[in-house]
Amino acid sequence: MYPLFKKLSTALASKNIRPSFQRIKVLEYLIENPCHPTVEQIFTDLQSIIPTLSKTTVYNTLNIFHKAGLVRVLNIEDNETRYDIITETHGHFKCEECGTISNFNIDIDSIETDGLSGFKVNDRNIYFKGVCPKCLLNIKHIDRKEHIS
Amino acid sequence: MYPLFKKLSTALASKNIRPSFQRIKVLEYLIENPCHPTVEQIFTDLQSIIPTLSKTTVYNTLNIFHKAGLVRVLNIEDNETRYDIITETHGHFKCEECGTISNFNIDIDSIETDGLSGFKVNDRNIYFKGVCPKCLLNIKHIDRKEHIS
DNA sequence: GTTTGGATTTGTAATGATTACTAATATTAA
DNA sequence: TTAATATTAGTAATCATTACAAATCCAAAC
Repeated sequence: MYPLFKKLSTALASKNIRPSFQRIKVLEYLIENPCHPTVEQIFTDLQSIIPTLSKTTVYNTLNIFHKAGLVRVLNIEDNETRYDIITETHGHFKCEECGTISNFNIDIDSIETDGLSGFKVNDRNIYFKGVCPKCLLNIKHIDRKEHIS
Repeated sequence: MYPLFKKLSTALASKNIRPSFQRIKVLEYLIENPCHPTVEQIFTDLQSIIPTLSKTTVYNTLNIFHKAGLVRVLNIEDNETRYDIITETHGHFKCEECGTISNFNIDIDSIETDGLSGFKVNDRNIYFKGVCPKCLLNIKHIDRKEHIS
């Protein structure tokens, strides 16, 4: 039994989630791939390890993890829900050109808000959209070429 | 011709959107209903004014408005995209009990971020989740009742 | 070790939001 | 008025997600 496996198993148990093989593998995947994967990505990649895996199981597992506060659900864009292991609070940036989602640091708790007195806040999400440096470079190149021709 | 109609018409024209009757009515609806409606709500309510209205038209119109920067798309929860007329930047709070989405003031531009140098930011979104004061009251009542019984 | 009951997983069918597509309609310019 | 173009309507298709039921697994009791 690998030490990581054991560690993840107890982590799940401490949240009252029975540590089945599938659940541990999904958790492991999320930790090793903090790139905000979709259900499709998780399912496809884990199929090589668990050939009998069902997509329903991935959905079920992620919903359980979400309820237990283990993962954050990202709904930046429609029709692609993404999942993120909850570590420290950070913001998400989605590049509108290449679609990549990257993290940035932000002290969410320090944000001053007006109009939330009496509200119980459980979850704070921040996401920005725009163009990442890589794509900005490409766009500039294209612009220059178009200018020359 | 009502003055508002004329005003909305020129507003659309200034964004290079041809001011059809349907588009003006959708815009008018969004302005009069800043309650983050879903496509379903917009469609149902406008049907009484435009009986021949198609849901596809509502989708098309909202997508056009979005591209023109007239509306903000809210994807707080999966499977319910909501639309919000863009006025000033504000945060959104979704009550996990009753589902209501309310606004709160926030100076998004003043937020300090680390890790976004070189990024071109076009859109900033903040949403919190939790329980609104109304539902907090109800939950407390239920708790008390359960405690007594 | 076997049995039993409950939890988990699987796979298929259903749901529901969104998009694709095409014919009909409306609008603009000539 | 006519022709060209944009918009709308309506249906069919797509795709992510959920519902459901049967199969499987697992842990505790015997």
